[in-house]
Amino acid sequence: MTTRRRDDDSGRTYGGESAAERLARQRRQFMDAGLELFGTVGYRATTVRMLCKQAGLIDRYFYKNFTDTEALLDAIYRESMDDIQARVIRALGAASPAEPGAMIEAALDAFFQALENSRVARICWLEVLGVSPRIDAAYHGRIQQFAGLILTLSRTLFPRWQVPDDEAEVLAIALIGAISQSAMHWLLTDYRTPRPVLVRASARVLAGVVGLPPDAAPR
Amino acid sequence: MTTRRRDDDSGRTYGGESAAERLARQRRQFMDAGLELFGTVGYRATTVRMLCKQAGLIDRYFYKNFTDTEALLDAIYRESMDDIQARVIRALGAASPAEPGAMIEAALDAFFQALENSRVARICWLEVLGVSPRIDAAYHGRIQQFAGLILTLSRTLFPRWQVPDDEAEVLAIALIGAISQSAMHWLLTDYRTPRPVLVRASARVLAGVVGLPPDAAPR
DNA sequence: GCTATTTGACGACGCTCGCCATCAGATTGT
DNA sequence: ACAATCTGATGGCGAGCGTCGTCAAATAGC
Repeated sequence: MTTRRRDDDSGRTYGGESAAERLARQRRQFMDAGLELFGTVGYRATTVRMLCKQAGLIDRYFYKNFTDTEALLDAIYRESMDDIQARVIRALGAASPAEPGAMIEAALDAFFQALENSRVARICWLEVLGVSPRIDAAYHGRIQQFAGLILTLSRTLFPRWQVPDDEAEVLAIALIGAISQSAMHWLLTDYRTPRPVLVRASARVLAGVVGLPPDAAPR
Repeated sequence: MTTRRRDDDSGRTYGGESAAERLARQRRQFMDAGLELFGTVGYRATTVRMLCKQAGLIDRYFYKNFTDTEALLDAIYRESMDDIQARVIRALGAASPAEPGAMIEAALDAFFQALENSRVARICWLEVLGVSPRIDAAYHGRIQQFAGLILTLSRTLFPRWQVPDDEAEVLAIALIGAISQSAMHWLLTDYRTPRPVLVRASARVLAGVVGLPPDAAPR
């Protein structure tokens, strides 16, 4: 009975921070370190020691927050994709539903703008691939989530668009792939192509698939 | 002057094989072993020891043929992609240029049929990504090569298709991405979707981008 | 038949990795 | 002031890696 209560919010304040605050701060430091290292030297070339040096912490606090580097990658991937997705949805909400072309353009522009952070782009489009079954599942799930978003959006924006369900599902995946590959190519060629060109080309693919006349596409 | 001539085709015959034949056979054995292991357990989980056991050879002959596992992956990737590309081109040549829709369908069917080899598909679409700058460059170069093929094909098959060059380049990349992502999704969902559905959806994307009326698309 | 080469089996090296233990100094609650 | 806790630094442990060397058995040229 000498232990007061240690299990729930165990730990005292230190350096003006509660135990939970310290944990959260350490977690953020490792997230930032992972974003930097995974996004530059790459995931497989990054070690726990490097992450600790980058974060300015020691490995004990790494293992307090993550089981291994894979868990850190997973967390960074989810956070980054959540952020990108939020930006796209925000852009969608700000556009007028009366003009589908403008809506698509706004969403695509927000998307490619988010990708101009090369670390995020590299992690979410290159580094996560082929790491492990767990990460693959996270990636695959995210693709399908995005595809579902595109699918319902297309069905509501273009009710006259009629294709069988199984084919529509593949089409949504294909659209994701088209935009993804453009983004990847953009990243691998050091953002040489101006962003509006990317947006216009992606909009054309989208319009072509949903059967919109080319004139309805922006520009 | 005691050495006869040893540098060019040095080595004698052994087991009924010349030195060059042995080297080629060993190389093939390692290529097959790599195809099997990279395509099942994955590239990063594969070690030189595993490759040797799978090939039924010892490491000395591995290093005679490849500098490291990365070089083996590179060779396998190039060979596999060459094979896929050859199948697609063969299908294109066998189809009638008078019916662009049928040509596209034949090419896509050959492509997805080749991808039914899951080891090849996994290596070329998952394992090669994010390995190293060298492999990334090989991947990127192959994508651009394929995009160039699509671009010239589109320009010749549909001369009335008019888009600016910079946008057309992105569109070709996007088309590759659309098909790639469909293929990847197919692989990751254990080939659940029937192949014709994949072909039809991909054809629709292609037709949509080059401005073909939906009726001209197959089916 | 004798010598040189090739082959497979096996072990050892140097290195780096993830992970864990220790220990002195800093900070906190009483 | 003092005991308890937290922190950073350091080093070690076992495992896995690529790579190299050794050695007996198999094969080929003379």
